[in-house]
Amino acid sequence: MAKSEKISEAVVRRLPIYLRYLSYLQQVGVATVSSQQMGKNLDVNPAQIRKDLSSFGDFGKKGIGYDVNYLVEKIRQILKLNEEIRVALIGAGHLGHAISNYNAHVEDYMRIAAIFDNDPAKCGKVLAGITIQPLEELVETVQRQKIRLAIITVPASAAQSVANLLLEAGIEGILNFAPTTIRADRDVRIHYADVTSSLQSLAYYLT
Amino acid sequence: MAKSEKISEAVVRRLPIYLRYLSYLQQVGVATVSSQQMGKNLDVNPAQIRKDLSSFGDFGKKGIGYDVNYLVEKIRQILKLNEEIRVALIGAGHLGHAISNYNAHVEDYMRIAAIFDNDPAKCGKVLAGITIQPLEELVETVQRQKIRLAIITVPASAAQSVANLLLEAGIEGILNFAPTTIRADRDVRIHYADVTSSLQSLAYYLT
DNA sequence: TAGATTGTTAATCGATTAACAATC
DNA sequence: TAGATTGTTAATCGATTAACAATC
Repeated sequence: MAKSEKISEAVVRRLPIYLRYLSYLQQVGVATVSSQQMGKNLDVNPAQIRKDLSSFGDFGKKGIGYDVNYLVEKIRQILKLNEEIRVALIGAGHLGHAISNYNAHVEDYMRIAAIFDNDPAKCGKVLAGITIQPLEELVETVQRQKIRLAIITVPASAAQSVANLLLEAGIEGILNFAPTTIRADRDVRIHYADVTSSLQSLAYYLT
Repeated sequence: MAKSEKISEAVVRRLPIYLRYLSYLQQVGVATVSSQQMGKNLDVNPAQIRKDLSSFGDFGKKGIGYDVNYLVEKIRQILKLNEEIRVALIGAGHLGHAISNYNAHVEDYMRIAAIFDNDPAKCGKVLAGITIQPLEELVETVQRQKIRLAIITVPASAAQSVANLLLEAGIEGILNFAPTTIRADRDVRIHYADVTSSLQSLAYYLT
C-alpha cells in the first residue's frame, strides 16, 4: 500500500531510469516484467526496485510481476510527467543548442517554452523553433507562460544572477550546468549537471 | 593521518566541488580557509568537509584552518589531476561540440585528445583543433595515444556498441551522456550524465 | 592566555539488501 | 498444486552530523 513516509532522493533519481527501460519494453511489445529482469538490465538490486515501487503503491502481482503499461502510467504520474511542464533555457551557447535540439526530439511532457541569452546578437534569432529573448524579459515571460523549471547553461560567472532572476519569477526547479554552486534564499530544488566535476571524479578511479 | 579505509563515492563526488571553490580562493588571493567558511559557501556541513579531507591526510592546522594552495595541491593529487589525462570524445553532434569547445577553455590537466564520429561527412573535419576520426580507428588511436577516459555523446542506440569498442581499447573510465545504461564485461568506471533523467527527477519536486 | 578550528569519536540517520510469508 | 514473484520486515551497511579533546 502507498506509504506516507518521505521518499528519498535516491528513489527519485532511479524512477526515470525505470521509466526509460519500461518505455523500451513497451516499444518492443513486452507486457509484463519482473523486478529480477529489470534489475538485471539496469544493474539495480531487484529488492531495491520492489521497495522503491512499493513505496508508492501495490503496482505488481505476486507470482507474475509488473504490467508494463500500468507501471509506465504510474511512474509518469509520480514524476508528474502526465501534464505538460514548461521549461526555460537560459544560455544559447553550444550547450544550450545541444539541449534545445535534443529536447525537440523527445516526445515528452517536458517542453522548452522559452530561451534567453544576454547577447544582443543572439536575441531575436530562432533556436529549435523558439525566438531567443533578452534576460530583461525573463521574469515577465516565465510568469506569463507559467514556466516552472529552468535549465541554466550560461558561464559560471553569470549563473547566480540568472538564478536570482528565476527565483524572482517564481521558478520551482533548476538544472544547473554551470560549474558553480547556486545559493537560493527560498525553497527551490536545484540539481547540478557539471561536466568538469563529473570528469574529475572519474579521474580518481584511474588505476 | 591518512586512513587505509575505503573512500566512498560520495566523498569523491565532493572533492571537485571543494577544488573548484579553493581555486576561486586562490584567484582572489585568499591564503587560508576554514571548514566553516567552505561549508557556508558550498552548502556542505563543515564536519563533513573535515571528515572528507582527513580521510586522505592531516591537511589543516588546528585553530587556523587550511592553507588554500596546499589543499589545492593535495586534492589535485588525490584526483590524479597533476598529470595530463587524455580523453576521447565519441559523437561530434551538438553536445560533442559543446563539450569539446568548453574543454578547450579549461586550463585543466584533462585534455580531449581524439574525437570520433560514425558519420563519414563529419570525419576529417576539425573540431576544437582536433580532426574527427571514424569509429574504425578508435581502438588503435586510443591505445596509441594512451587515452584513458572517454565521453560518450552519441545517441542511445549507439552507446553500447561505442562502449564495447572503448572497453576493447582498454579505457579506464566512461562519462556517458546517452540516455541508456551501459553494460560492461570487465571492471570499468561508468558515470552517467543524462539530461532527460535529471529533468524528470526534478519534475517530481514540483508542488 | 583566550579564541578558533582541526581531526576524530560516537551517535544518528538513512539507504541497501537478504530473507520470507503471502499469494498469483 | 508447484513455481514464481511480490511486498515487507529485519538486518546490514554506509553516510552524515554533533560534540569535543587536542592544539595552533
